[in-house]
Amino acid sequence: MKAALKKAESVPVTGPANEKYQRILDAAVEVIAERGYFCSPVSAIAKRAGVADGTIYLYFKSKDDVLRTAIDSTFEKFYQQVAEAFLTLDGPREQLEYIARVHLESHSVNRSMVVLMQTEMRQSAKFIEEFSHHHLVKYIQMVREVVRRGQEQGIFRQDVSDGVVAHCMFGAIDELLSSAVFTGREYDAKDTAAQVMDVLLNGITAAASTDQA
Amino acid sequence: MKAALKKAESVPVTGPANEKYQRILDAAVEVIAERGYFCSPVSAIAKRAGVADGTIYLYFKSKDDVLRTAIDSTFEKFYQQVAEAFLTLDGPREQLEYIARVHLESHSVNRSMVVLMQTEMRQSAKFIEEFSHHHLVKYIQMVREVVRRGQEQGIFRQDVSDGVVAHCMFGAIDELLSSAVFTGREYDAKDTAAQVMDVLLNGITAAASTDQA
DNA sequence: TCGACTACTGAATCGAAATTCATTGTTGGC
DNA sequence: GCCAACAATGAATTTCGATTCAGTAGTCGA
Repeated sequence: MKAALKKAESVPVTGPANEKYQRILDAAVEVIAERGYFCSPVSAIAKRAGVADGTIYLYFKSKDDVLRTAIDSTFEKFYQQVAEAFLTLDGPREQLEYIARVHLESHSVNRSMVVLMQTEMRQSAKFIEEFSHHHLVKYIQMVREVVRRGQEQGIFRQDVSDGVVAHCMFGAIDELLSSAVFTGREYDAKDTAAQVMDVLLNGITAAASTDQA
Repeated sequence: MKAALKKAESVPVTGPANEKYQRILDAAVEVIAERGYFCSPVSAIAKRAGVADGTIYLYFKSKDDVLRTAIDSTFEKFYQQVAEAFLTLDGPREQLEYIARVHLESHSVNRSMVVLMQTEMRQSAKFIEEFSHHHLVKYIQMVREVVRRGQEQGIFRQDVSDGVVAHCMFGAIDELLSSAVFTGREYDAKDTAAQVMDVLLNGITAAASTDQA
């Protein structure tokens, strides 16, 4: 009875609320970003987090569970941020520009996480493949819908596929991010986003605007 | 003396000319594309190539030497093809379109190799990082120079950086390729390349053309 | 047919690392 | 101070896989 009272069933001690849980996640992201998933022994992650090897298994099922969790939660935050911003941004151009900026700014928010996304998410290890693919599809869908809306409103050209445009936008931004991260080059996210979107939006703007001028 | 005569110094038996050398390379590309570098035991590559595990070490220094060699030779072929084509293509627009088409067509030339490029080349394992980065830089340089020439000739806008344009183009194409490969979707390389380059070239075309119309 | 010679083989070696679990240390109630 | 209860530890276990190397088999010249 006493034991039952003590244990608050709803908040597991080794859950996300525990500070160590976060420490482990952060350490894993750092170490894996530096050395790659397969070259990062659990012992190295444990050391960085300041816990014993075995402790990691109190908080996570396995090594890949740690990676999965880290990636999932990052995407969740991204989608929430975008969804929230869309409440007050309703032009397709503005929405695309917003996504581009947030994507490019991730660099300064958490560089290690960006490295990890650029490298590990593409790996063909089965456990990564499935769920990371799912996240990318969701991102592309989001962009695609905005593009389609722009086309319906006559703001964007209708003779290029929304899917092609969405992939182009994602690919272009991701490559810029990637190259910046790997060369260690600093850049102004706002300015770079502006240039990319200038080219892209200029490329997909409906011809009508030319006539109107 | 006899021995010296027999051994033709210039053509090592276990060199690239040997048929087994190619078989091993091809098998490695296939297996690694399917399972990822770190989940591909040498024994699996050997089996696919129809040789014993140890034989691989007669032809290559190590497991990563096999991967490195495969990637290097693919890039070499690509650069040669482009260099050759540039001899007869001199407009910046046409040159960019050509690069885009070859890049997107690689899908049908050797699907496994494309998968491998998309996954393994991004890995942060040190031995891959260095040399794959070098290849990407070379690709970007090539595009960049074409863009700069276009800008000098007044064909392209000068208010966006050639670097940004080059990365956008590479990223956009690579992402389209990547998504096609991973979803298993078939597509018409020529048509897709045309759409991408239509958007991009339209986006970077010097404003002058609008006035002229 | 015999004897080098050498490509080839694949079982044995060796190290690395994921996961487990017996043990230790800490905490909160009495 | 004493005693659960339980988080945390890290050495031991166990599996896997890169690389090696002692032995096999085929070839060629005599």
